[in-house]
Amino acid sequence: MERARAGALAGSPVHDQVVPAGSSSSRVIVHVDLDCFYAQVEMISNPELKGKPLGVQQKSLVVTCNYEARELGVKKLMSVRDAKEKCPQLVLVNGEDLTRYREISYKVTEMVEKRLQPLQSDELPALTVSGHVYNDQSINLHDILHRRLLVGSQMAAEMREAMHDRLGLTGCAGVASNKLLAKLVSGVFKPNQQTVLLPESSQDLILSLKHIKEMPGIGYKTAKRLEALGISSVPDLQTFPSKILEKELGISVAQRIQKLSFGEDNSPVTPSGLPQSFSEEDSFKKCSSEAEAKSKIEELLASLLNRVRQDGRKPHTVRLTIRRYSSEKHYNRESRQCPIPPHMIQKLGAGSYDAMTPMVDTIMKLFRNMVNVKMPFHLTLLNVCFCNLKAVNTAKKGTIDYYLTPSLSTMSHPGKRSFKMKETHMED
DNA sequence: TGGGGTTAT
DNA sequence: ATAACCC
Repeated sequence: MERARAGALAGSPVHDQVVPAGSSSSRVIVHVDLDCFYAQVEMISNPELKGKPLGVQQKSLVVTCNYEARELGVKKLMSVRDAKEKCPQLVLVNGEDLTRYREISYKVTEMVEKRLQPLQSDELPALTVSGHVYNDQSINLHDILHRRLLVGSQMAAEMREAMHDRLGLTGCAGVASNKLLAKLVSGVFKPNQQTVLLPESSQDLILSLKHIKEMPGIGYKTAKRLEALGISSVPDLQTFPSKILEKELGISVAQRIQKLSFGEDNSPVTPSGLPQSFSEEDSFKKCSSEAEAKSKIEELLASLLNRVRQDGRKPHTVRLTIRRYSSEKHYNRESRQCPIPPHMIQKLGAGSYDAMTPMVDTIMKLFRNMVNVKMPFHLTLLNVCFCNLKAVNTAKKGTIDYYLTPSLSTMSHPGKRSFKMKETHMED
């Protein structure tokens, strides 16, 4: 049996994929979702907050809240005003600085990685289920698929227990035969519980969705386009003529989401490893002068330089993103990017401020490329992003070492990263 | 409506 | 560079 996982950054799920050695026909996927992660981190930082209704605030929004607050009617992404109205006792903490969330998030990722050690044969779990079974379906121990899913439920329990013991974090888990179903079933019993889906109940699970927007992979835009076609429920999507759907959405999206509507999803668990980009952003009511923009960019850049220095890799591209004020447009962001000049890349690691001034200058060029500063403008967001991260070039190009260093010889294919999988054999 | 992040085109 | 998705 072979296991791989996808890493967790703030708010992201942890996946653990269990596949039979040398086969890909049947998988067991464990999806772990932390409960209101930011609120949990805040309660760890300040234990006095435990037991009280707590909301995490960014600007005028309560982005998430603990379960005490939810019981009193507070919802994720509710405005501070509505939340206070619903729940006057609500305690709010500011969550705009993500540093502590990132720190704990990295610990989770590290932990999951360490837990990928092969299971020893003397610690094989007993063949019983851990947690809930979706629909209370009865287990058939003669069914090989059932047996393998039970092993998955044991692994999920073990991961959740380790996360609680070592980091004090609680979360839900779902165990199923693919990522879609594992994610959907993880939310059936909340908070801090886990559920396994046996294959016979797959249809019940997806038919329990009241609207296609609840299907992971169908977002705001796609849902709107589907609604225009008269598709709003899962059965609507299942029975809609494939050819017409393909013409409307393109063959790729059409085929993928129609398979999703049947609970089918063959997408692999992709190990995410280290982040591929770092960005810092701030939103505000109004920014309408170049000087104002420059000072905001300097702030964002200072934090970014620290993060990049800690990471150790060097970014080779900078991107500036803005949002212009507009009353209607839901999605409205523009960006400009450019390569970072090699002499600036070198200065990035030193911890000096040498990198600051020239970098601000190149970002301000991007700014003026997007915004005509001679005309009035009104911005509501600035984001600076470092991407195209490459490992530090320790070996000199053109030397034997360069070609003998694996991380360098593959550097020209940044999209491709390979991972060693740990392997261990288990009997069913 | 926030402060991130990824992938596909 | 944009658009869509995720939390």
